[in-house]
Order: sequence, then structure tokens, then C-alpha cells
Amino acid sequence: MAKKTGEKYQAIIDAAVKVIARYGYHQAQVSKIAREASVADGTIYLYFDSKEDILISLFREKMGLFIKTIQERIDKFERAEDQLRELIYLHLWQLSQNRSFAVVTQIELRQSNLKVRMGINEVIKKYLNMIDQIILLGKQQQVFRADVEHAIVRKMIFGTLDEAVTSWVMNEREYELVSLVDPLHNLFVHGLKT
Amino acid sequence: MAKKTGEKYQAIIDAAVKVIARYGYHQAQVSKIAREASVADGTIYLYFDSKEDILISLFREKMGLFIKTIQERIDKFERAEDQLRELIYLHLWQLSQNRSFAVVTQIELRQSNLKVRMGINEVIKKYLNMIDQIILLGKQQQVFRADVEHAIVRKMIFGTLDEAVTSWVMNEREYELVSLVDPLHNLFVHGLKT
Amino acid sequence: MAKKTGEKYQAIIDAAVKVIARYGYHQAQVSKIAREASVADGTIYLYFDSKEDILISLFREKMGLFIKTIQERIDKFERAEDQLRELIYLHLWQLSQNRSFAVVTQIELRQSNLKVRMGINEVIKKYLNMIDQIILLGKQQQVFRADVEHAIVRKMIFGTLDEAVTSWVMNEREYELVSLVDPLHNLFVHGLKT
Amino acid sequence: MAKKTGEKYQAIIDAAVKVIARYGYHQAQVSKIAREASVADGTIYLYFDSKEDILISLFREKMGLFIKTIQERIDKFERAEDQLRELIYLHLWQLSQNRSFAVVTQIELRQSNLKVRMGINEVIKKYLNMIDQIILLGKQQQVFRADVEHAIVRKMIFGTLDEAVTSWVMNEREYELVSLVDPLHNLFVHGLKT
DNA sequence: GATGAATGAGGGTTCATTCAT
DNA sequence: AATGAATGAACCCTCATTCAT
Repeated sequence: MAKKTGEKYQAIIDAAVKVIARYGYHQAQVSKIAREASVADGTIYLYFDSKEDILISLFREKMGLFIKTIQERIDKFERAEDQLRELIYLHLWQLSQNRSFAVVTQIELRQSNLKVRMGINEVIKKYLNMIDQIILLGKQQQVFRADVEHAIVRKMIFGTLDEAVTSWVMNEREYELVSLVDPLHNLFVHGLKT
Repeated sequence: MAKKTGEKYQAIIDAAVKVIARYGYHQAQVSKIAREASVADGTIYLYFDSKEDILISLFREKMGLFIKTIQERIDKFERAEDQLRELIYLHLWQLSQNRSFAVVTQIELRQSNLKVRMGINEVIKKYLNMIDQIILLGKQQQVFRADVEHAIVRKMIFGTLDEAVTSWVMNEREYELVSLVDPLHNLFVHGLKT
Repeated sequence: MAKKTGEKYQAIIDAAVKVIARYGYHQAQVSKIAREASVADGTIYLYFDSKEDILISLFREKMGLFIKTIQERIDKFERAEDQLRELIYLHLWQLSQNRSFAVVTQIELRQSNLKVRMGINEVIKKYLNMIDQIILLGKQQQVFRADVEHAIVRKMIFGTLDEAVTSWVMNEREYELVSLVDPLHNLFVHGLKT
Repeated sequence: MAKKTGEKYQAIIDAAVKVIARYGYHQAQVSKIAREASVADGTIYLYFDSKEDILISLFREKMGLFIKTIQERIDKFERAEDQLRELIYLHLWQLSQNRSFAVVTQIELRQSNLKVRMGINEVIKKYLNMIDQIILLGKQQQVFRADVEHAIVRKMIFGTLDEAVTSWVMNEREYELVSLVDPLHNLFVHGLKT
């Protein structure tokens, strides 16, 4: 039914990020997003099936780019340790560059209902797979212990990064998120190395 | 205004956990909680100031016990490594014993509004402090490196455990959460040790 | 059912006047009246059938005294003009002496529902009859024109006094209500005299 | 926010008058008004900010017309006595023509809360000013005594007319309200004349 | 007689979605 | 394709009244 392409499709998604970041999830009404995107309320439904669909699409589009960027950049490194460092760096750097998006993903979208969060999980799985690949590579390169289970390491890396960003977003006094890259990389590598 | 003690106070909190776990946060109406607790809707307001107050109290009560249990048990260990293992074990064990509560804390309550989440953060801070204490002790005992920042380690430990539980809750096929204790402890200790 | 006598009966009525005057009609809950009267909520219902019954009784008791006082005092005058002056004087004086009661009768009780206002009207009829008697006497004494209808004059006198008190109660800057006695008496007598 | 013009705006106001007159203030739910106006509940809020806003707007619109009509018609008379008669006549005639509106203004709206009554008072002030003008003119034309205070005369005229209409509305057996015009005019003029 | 904990019915308002233009 | 006026379902909380003690 919904078109899901075109100028207005993007405009609506961008408007949604802005509105959610500014007013919070519970105050991000469809009519407010429409006004921000300079379209009529009804127009939203030519491009999206429902409000939920906006949120899922938003996450998919933005997170897709987020992941794509990381994937492309870690491919340039051969050593698993370097790939891991790049992943940590890009994860923190990309979100620190766009605080609005960070607020939306870390705080606001988590208030959404089951359906939206299911849609979000789909996207996150790709990210987790990427982490798995690095761990696997590390094992092959024999820099990571063979006995660590990737399902567990993945939780550690993702959980830690996620907590770090959430903590940064919630914290009022600002600090450089990327300053955590080396300490975290250190911790992970120490934890993993043979 | 609200009484906040007594049999019905507990009954309402327990009912809230059940209802939220079963129907989800957005479908947990006050009247449903009242019915589950076998009290009238109005009775709720003799014990709680508002629906928000139920949720915050719920978290405070249950999480308070959760933390107290951990604190008491880790005090019996002298070595930081053992304390850390006990914390990991009790964190995972307690939540795996009460899947309803796990669903509520890991998934449902995160959809709540700012006020509720503020109340929740208050409680979590205590937990984070407890982690800090273990790290500090580990440094004193010279089993953890002196150069790791506890603010970062804390994020790793909490983030990882949180992600592990969330992942377990979201996962349909059941597995033993406590089976993660040793692998996680291993990872952390490796990461931290001198 | 209800007892309608005794110390507590009076205490509840007095408490109701205070509470309504202080908090307004819509914020005068039964429990607040009970607390002011130092009795339990349930005790109210040993003395009154309903909240409405409190309000009607309040008006009946207080207004009964109000009217009785006027009746007794105007009987001491023989000339209709003097009786009218005394009625005006006592109407304004009594209410100016007890601003709480004035607020309650002029403003707050008028927000009550039909049933209460019906009960109130019962009492007011007695007052209107008293006015009628004075007019009748004036006609007999041939100081008031024979062609004025008492039903109309009654409306003028009561309506004017009522409006004067309401206006005084609503007015923030205070002025002496009794200063209106002579001007009003003048106006009425001029309007009525042969 | 609210539109406050258009066909439906009027329809809702008219529906509110009907519903309040028929069911009374306390039984005039928004949904009932919406049904009477043949619109959805939510539509009400496209035209009014709140239920209170409906009531204040209702009074303002209807009473505005009421006052405007009187003002225009009394301007055609030069003598203060004639103006006063016209005011009395139109006050009573207009309300007797629309018993629903009379019920609403004399009885039902007086049960409303402070905010609504404040809004109502604003409008009534204009009416009182109009009375003041007539009195002033009468003094200039030396048909009314110079020593009568207009603040007091105003209370008499408004209070009497108000009481007359209320009494008529409350009275079950019907009689012609306009039959009171001459007697009342007589009383007032006698009271005021030099 | 007195208590006060418990009851439960009732309503103003929001906002995602539709559809006639 | 685009509009935006209209829809109507859904819910937290208050408070007069009851009744077991």
C-alpha cells in the first residue's frame, strides 16, 4: 500500500527523528511529524502504513546506513583486533556525531510497543552478525581464545557499547564518547586474547 | 497520602508484575491490575498515588530486594574475583527464577515514561555502586589492573549482564541463563586482570 | 434514618460551612468535612442521609436562625417602613458579620444540584413571606400604594438585597455592606410610597 | 488552537444549550452534546479547547447577542425612562422567548465552576455598564434624583430582573414574564424620580 | 455509637487513521 | 498525489457511600 520511496518519504523520516528527539516519543504525534515535514497528516499514510511503520522504517534506514558504514570500514582491516577497534570507534563516533539520533535510538524508541521493537531487532541482528564475524576471524587468527563462545562475547560487546552510549546520552554534563574507544577496546581484547 | 504498606500493597505490586508480564506495559490498565489483585480500582489509590507510582514502587521493592540479596551474599567473599562471580551468578539466577519479573524489568518498564524511568534509575545507581566497589577491591587486591577506569568497567559489566538477560527474555527457545555465569566471569576477569 | 440532633450534628454543619467557605463547593468532600468536624467519615452518615442532606440541613439551620432573628426584630416595629428598614439592615448586617456563611450561601451553594436548591428554596419561601407581610402592612397603613403587586415588590426587594450581598462577596476590596441600608431603603420606599 | 467559527461551532453551542436545558448542568456530558450536535466527540475539540470553553463561549455568544439587541434598541429612545422601560422589556421578553436559554443562564450555568463563572461575569459587566449609562442619563435629564448612587441602583435593577426571571423559570405554572414590565418599570421610576 | 478501609461507577480528552474533495 | 476535517475508542482517577469490626 505505502510507497516507501521518494522525496517526501525521506522528509517524513527526517522529520520523525527531529520531532522525537525534541519532544520525546510520547509527544511525537503523527500530526507534529507531518507539520515538521511540511506535509498534510493524510500524506503520511501515502508513504507509511502506520505510525509504527514510520518508526521501524526510520530505524531501518538510519541503522542500515550506520551498519553499512561500519561494515565497509572494518573490511579495510585485516586483523580482528583492528576490526574490533574500528567497530567500537565507529559505533561511538557515529552516535556522538548525531546526538538527536542517539537520543532516539537509545531512549525514545525503546518506549515503543512490541511490534516496533520487533522490527528494530531485525536490524540489530545484522549488527550482531557483524560482531560474530569479527570474533570468528579473531579465533582463526588465533588472537582470540578458541573456547570463548561468540554468542556470549557478542552480548558483552554489544551490551557494553549500548550501555556506554545510553549512559552518555542520559548524562547531562557532556564528555567525549570516543574517549572510551581505547579503554573499551583494551578491556575486550584483554578479555578475549589467547 | 498513600499508605505504601500492608498486605494489599504487596498484593497490588505482585498483581502489577503479573499483569504487565502477561499483557505488556501498554495493556496493563489500572483496572486490570486491580482485578488481578482482587481489590477495587479505587483501592489502588489508597496505596499508591498514581499508576506511575505503582510502577516505580514495584521496581523499587523488587529491585531493592534483588540488590540487597546480592550485597549480602557478595559480602561473604573476600576476593574481588569471587565477589564478581557471585554478582554475575545472582544477577542471572534471580532473574531466571522469575521470568515475569525479568520480562517486566528488561522489556516492559523500559517503555514507560520519563518519570517512571527516572525513579528506576535511582535504584539502578545503587547497583552500579556495588559493581564499583568490587572493581575497587580488585584493584586494591591487585588482581585487577590499576589503569582500568571503573566507570568504564561498570558499563561493561552492567551492559553485558543486562544484554544477556534481555536476550534471554526475548529468546523464545529457553536455555539456562545461569550457564552464562562462568563464560562471562571468565571474560570479565581476563579483561581486568593484571 | 439519620439522627439530626446532638453535638456532632451541629459540629458537622459548622465544619461544612468552614470547609465550603475555605475550599469551595467542589472541593468540599465529605471526608474533608469529617476531618474538620473531628469525626470519622462514616459518622457523618449517622447524622445525615447524604451529602446533599448536609447542605440542605446547613442552609435550613443557619437560614432558619437568620430568618427568625429578622422576624423577631421587625415585630418590634409598627410602621411598615421601619419594618422594611430593619429587614434590610438585618439582612445585610447578619451576612456581613459572617463572611464565610455569606460566601457559602451566595456563591458556593448555588453550584449544588437541583435537589439541594429545591431544599434551599423551601427555606427562602419563608423569607419571601415575611417580605409579603411587610408590604401588606404598608398597604393597610396606606404608606405603600395599593396598586403595587406584592409578588413583584417581593422580587424587587429580595432580588436587590441578594444581588447586593453577592456583589459584596465577589468584590475583593472590602466595603461596609451596611452602608447600603439607607440608600436601598430610600429607593424601595420611594418606589412604593403613595 | 480551537477554531471557534463555522457551522459546527454554532451547532455545538446550540446543542449544548438544548442538552443543558433538558438534562441539567451536571448531566450534560460532552458526549451527549456531541450526539445532539450530530458530530463525533472528538470534533468538539476542534472547535473548543475544553468543556468549560463550550460553556463560556455559549454564554458569550448568546449573551453578547442579548446585550447587543438591548443596546441597539434603547439607543432609539432619548428619555432615560423610556430606555429603562425598553431594557426591562427586552430583558424579560428575550428570555421568555427562549425558555431553554433562560433555564441555562438562570439555573444551570450557576452550578458551574469558578472558571466558567469568571468568564460569565466578564459578559455581565457589559450589561451592568449599560444600566449605569441609563441611570447617568436620567440624572442629566433630571428625571432621576442626583443623590442616588448608580452602583446601588444598578444592583436594584439587575437584581430584581434576575430574580424575576429565575422565579419565572422555577415556577411550574406558566405566566407571561412580560406582564411584569410595567409594574417593574413603575417601581423603579417611582424609586428614582426627583 | 463510632470507625475508616474498601468500594466501583462515571467522564473529559487525545490522537492514529480515514476519506471526501 | 495531496489535503485536513472528522472520527471514536480508550483510560486514569475521584469521592460519596457502605459495612465489618
